[in-house]
Amino acid sequence: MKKSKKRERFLQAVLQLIHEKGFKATTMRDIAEKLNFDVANIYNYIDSKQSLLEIYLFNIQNEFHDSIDLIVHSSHTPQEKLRLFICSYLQITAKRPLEQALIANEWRNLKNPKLQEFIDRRKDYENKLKTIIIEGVNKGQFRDIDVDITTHIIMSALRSQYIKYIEPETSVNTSEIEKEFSNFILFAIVKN
Amino acid sequence: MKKSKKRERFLQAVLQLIHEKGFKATTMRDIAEKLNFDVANIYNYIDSKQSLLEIYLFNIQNEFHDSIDLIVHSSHTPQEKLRLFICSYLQITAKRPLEQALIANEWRNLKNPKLQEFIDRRKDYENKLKTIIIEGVNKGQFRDIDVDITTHIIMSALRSQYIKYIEPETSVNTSEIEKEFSNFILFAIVKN
DNA sequence: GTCTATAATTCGATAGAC
DNA sequence: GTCTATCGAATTATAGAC
Repeated sequence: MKKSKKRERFLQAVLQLIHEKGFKATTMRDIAEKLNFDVANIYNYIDSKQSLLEIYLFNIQNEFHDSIDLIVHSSHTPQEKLRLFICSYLQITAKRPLEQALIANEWRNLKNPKLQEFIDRRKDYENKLKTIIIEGVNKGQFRDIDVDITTHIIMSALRSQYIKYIEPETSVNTSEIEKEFSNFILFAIVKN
Repeated sequence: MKKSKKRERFLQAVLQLIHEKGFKATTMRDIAEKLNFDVANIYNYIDSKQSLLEIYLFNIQNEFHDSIDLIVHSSHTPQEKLRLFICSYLQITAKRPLEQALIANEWRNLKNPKLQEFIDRRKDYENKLKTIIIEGVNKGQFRDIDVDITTHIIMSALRSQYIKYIEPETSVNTSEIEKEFSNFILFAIVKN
């Protein structure tokens, strides 16, 4: 499947549609109508409806992995790593809020083996965050928190932030969200 | 639609199925197969597939509202209210994790006007939490935090906790989660 | 309450002409 | 790449006998 400007425009238009209607509720006919051509033409760009979801989800999942890998392997302190992690996560979200919405809402519509692959990769990702938190606890810089519960709280909150960038009711300030969010988490975790 | 033990068993079995497969992916045939009778019999218990989702979602949404109303109108301090709010939310989640999963994942499948009704009620609910936080900030007991962002973080994290009660990998301790979660939030928000 | 049968629609996907 | 035409399957829901 070749990469072209036209295909990129196709994918962006469909992404918007899937976000609005939901993946299962979005029909090939909906897609064709939005792009002003016939259903049969869709298959010039993609192999199947399922492949659409896979393209979006694995692309952004890879971007998140690349980002956290850099931070985990850096030489910052645990609390610096944690702040960097939060800010970079929110920056990716700000850049691609619709893909992040799919990460939050539509991944369940993947089918095996892609579904399992996605879940495994996500588990990997959470484990990377856990290593940061464990390091902070072991070095005595973080409170004696439950690592699993803490990781889950942080990831749950992060994954839902996309809505702030899609529906900017109050002309959202990106760096303001980063500051508020990371302060919230660091106050919750870091000693004193 | 009469209430009966049999109907309750029906609704519980279907709830489990919807959680596993997703609402849109769960067909009337799936439901009939699970309950060992024919598709036509389903309509002895419910009016339509849509009405199923409405039953689950509005029932548990009402339960959450009743719970927070008691707390908001109590005479506790803001931080006591916040801790009570978190614990009572998690207790309802522990009691009905599958319904809470629908609140988190399937509400988008409602259709208007029920969809709008659900969204409005949820907005109401978040505003009730906001009043608690605003009270704490105004009384100088909470840090000078952004109320919108803080509310969103807390609600996002709470809504995802159901998974801890559905997949109890590590023989989950309910009160342990309540303690860890509320400590996390209070450390993040309360001064000193 | 349970069944058989089926209506009425919608779905993803393809064949083949241009 | 775009179109017309359509296939085959799956969907929710109902009618009516037992």
